[in-house]
Amino acid sequence: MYVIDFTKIKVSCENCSLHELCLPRGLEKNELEKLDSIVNRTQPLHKGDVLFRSGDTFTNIYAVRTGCIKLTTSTEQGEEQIIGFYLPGEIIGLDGIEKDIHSCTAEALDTSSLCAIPFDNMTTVCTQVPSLNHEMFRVMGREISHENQLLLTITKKHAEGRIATFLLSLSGRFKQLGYSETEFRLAMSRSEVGNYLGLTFETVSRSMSKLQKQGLISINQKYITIEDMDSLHHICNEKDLPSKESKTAP
Amino acid sequence: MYVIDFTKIKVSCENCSLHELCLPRGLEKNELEKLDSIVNRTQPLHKGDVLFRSGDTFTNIYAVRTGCIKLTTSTEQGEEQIIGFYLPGEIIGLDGIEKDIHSCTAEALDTSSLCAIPFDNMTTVCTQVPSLNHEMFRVMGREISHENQLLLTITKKHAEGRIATFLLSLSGRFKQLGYSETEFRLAMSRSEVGNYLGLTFETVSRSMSKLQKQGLISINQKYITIEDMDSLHHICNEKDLPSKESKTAP
DNA sequence: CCTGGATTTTGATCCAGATCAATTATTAAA
DNA sequence: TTTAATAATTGATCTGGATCAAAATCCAGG
Repeated sequence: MYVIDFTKIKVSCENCSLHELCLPRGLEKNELEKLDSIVNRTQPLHKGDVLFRSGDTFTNIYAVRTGCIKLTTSTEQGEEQIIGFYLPGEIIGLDGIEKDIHSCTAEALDTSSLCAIPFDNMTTVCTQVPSLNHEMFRVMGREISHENQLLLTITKKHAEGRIATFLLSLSGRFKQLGYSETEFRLAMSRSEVGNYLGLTFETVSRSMSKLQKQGLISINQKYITIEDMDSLHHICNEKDLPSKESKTAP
Repeated sequence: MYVIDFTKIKVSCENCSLHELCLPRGLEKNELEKLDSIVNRTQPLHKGDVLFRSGDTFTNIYAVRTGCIKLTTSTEQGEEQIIGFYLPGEIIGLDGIEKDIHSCTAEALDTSSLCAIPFDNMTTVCTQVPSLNHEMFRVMGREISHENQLLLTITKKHAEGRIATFLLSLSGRFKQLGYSETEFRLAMSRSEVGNYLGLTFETVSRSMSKLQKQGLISINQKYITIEDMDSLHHICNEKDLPSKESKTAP
């Protein structure tokens, strides 16, 4: 366990270890500098702090630098639905682009630092730097794919499969960040996992216990160890829900 | 019932009745002309025709001009999940932007005509026409919002609420298109509605019958008449699923 | 007009996960 | 350290919608 003091790190897009996650296809040095010039590094948020709320005027998109942010929408009755958990290198705030008003609320699950990028400035830079513009399209495309994936998970998988899929998604993202892909801490509560996956927290707890009994994971409070990655993958893909569409001709 | 012969209509973005749906904030005349210059009007698709398949190389995005297109993703086992039904004025193909490969399959549910817009050319024009670029961001933002909405519907509403929400969504979009908001034809089967909403076709059929018995809608095969818009709205919003998060302090 | 397959409706059961409930950790405040 | 509030686990029921089944309706092709 070592701790990084982020306040001491010289931050700029160019030397940011995350820029290949923020901007998967990369940019030239001078392009990065242009982007860098409009980025604001904000004060860190603490657990529970809200970055923006549904209904707020949209001005910035944000890149998560450290920590974990949850995004939620809600029904007219105020029922919350978690849309995603965002880790370093991931971008939030795109929900405000359509109507210049945020439709989601962003809340820190851990102490988190972010880069704020004023969207208007960003689009201006985009017109000068076509590759950045294309990157922005890709970032938005990624968001769409993520939601497609979530939809698929929720409608087609049983509780255990949803949990397994969720854990593997986190695992893969931690790996990308250079952390362990087999041991990590869940920044979110069981109840938040449940909300995200369309389950109750009891079902989340039970499913996780079951995975542990099967020897696929170990649970120590918020800490998860993946003991059998292959079997976990197997559970994700087996055990589908409904289907019906037996279109396969005779 | 009157029929429009679309082959006789002079088509261009400028005089297209849909351009304020395609491009909600509008563009100047000369900007529209630039866009128009790269748009290809394709041969109409017939029911069952596939426009692109998951895995295909991404080259175009498409604006639906007439008809109805369904977009699907699938699990590794080939289980289909319908992501959306797209009506005139709506844009499909954005799923290919992230990886230059389509992650969805697009299939016509009716005879449908489309405008194909080569994405590379589009982005080039975008760098010259910032307002078009912004429009593109908005279009992608709209897609993200649509999926958020769907997620909310599926995780928070019971069968009847999902159906009611679905019917009202169609109703609203038909209205926007200048058609009746109370009488319309479902281009999709019960089974497709079910797939989209995370229900079986039996449950779709039963829920629709129930709404009919309550006098909220009338069903005549594929044709739906909304008899009581208010009550239908009410059903959408009442009757939420789980929740738990009783965060409301005492 | 008839015929066979597909779609839809409706009924009867079943079950995964919700709901209700009680117990144990864990964390925060006093 | 005690006390209270919150989160997590586990057990016991209940239920909405899935599954199984059968009949009715629709429709394309011959």
